[in-house]
Amino acid sequence: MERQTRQREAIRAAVESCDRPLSPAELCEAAQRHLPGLGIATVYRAIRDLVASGWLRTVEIPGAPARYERAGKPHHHHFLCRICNALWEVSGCLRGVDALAPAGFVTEGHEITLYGLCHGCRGAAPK
Amino acid sequence: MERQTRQREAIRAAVESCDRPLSPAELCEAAQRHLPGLGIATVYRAIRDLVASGWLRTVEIPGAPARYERAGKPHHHHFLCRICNALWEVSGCLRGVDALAPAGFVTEGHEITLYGLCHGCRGAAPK
DNA sequence: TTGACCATGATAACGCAATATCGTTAGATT
DNA sequence: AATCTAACGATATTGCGTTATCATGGTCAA
Repeated sequence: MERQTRQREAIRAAVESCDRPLSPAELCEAAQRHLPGLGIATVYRAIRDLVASGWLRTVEIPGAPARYERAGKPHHHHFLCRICNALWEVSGCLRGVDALAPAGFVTEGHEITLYGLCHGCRGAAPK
Repeated sequence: MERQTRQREAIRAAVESCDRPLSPAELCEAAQRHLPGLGIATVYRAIRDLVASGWLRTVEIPGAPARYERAGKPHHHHFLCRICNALWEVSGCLRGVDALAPAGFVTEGHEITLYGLCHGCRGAAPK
């Protein structure tokens, strides 16, 4: 049985008030703004339970730790900023993605990740 | 200066004779078929040097260690089999991928990864 | 209010990929 | 052939994300 605690409430609130997927460390930092002292282990435990209950969704990205976003959103993809490492939401998808698979393969899902500079880092970007 | 050794030759040959990107462990295993006793550290060293020289390319995938493929191939993507964990090459791409980014973002590249069952695992698949 | 017990925070431990160390082997150069 | 030294193999070490441990504190049902 899951108890209602200030910590878990702060973590859920942080997820809902943010429009992009957060890493465990980012989520901890965000929740700490409302609840200083919150430990990283508590964040990991909450993530585990919230994913198991279907409230949170894991977003895997190449070459970086997983991020987490509210489950139940419509199908979409993500944009990883190479400067600030924030993962942004990208609405929509493309037709025919799953059909790229070779003949005889069974496609069960796909992931599209864009790389580049987010709006905020666009100006102060090296190169 | 780089010396020509049987080890590096076996590693390069393993890359060229395989039509899909290999992880360091897979690459070690493949090269060991022609050169038993080859150590994993040697494989990592060769990968580092071959990537630095532009001969090899790193393929990052979500939730799995990086794979490596011959550099210089035309733009393409990959398919990860959830059973055997092999990463397969997928030829071609889709128009408009980079344009998915939100307004004000600068897209520098993208990665598309398909998930499912490869040809060999299609039959013996659970579920 | 009490008490059972789940959650917390600090930190140690883990798993795994990747790198560093070090004595030895073997290309390359003379 | 002698020499130099990059590369090798075995293995220890690192780095980092995540999980386990455990004493303490907070929650909630009775």
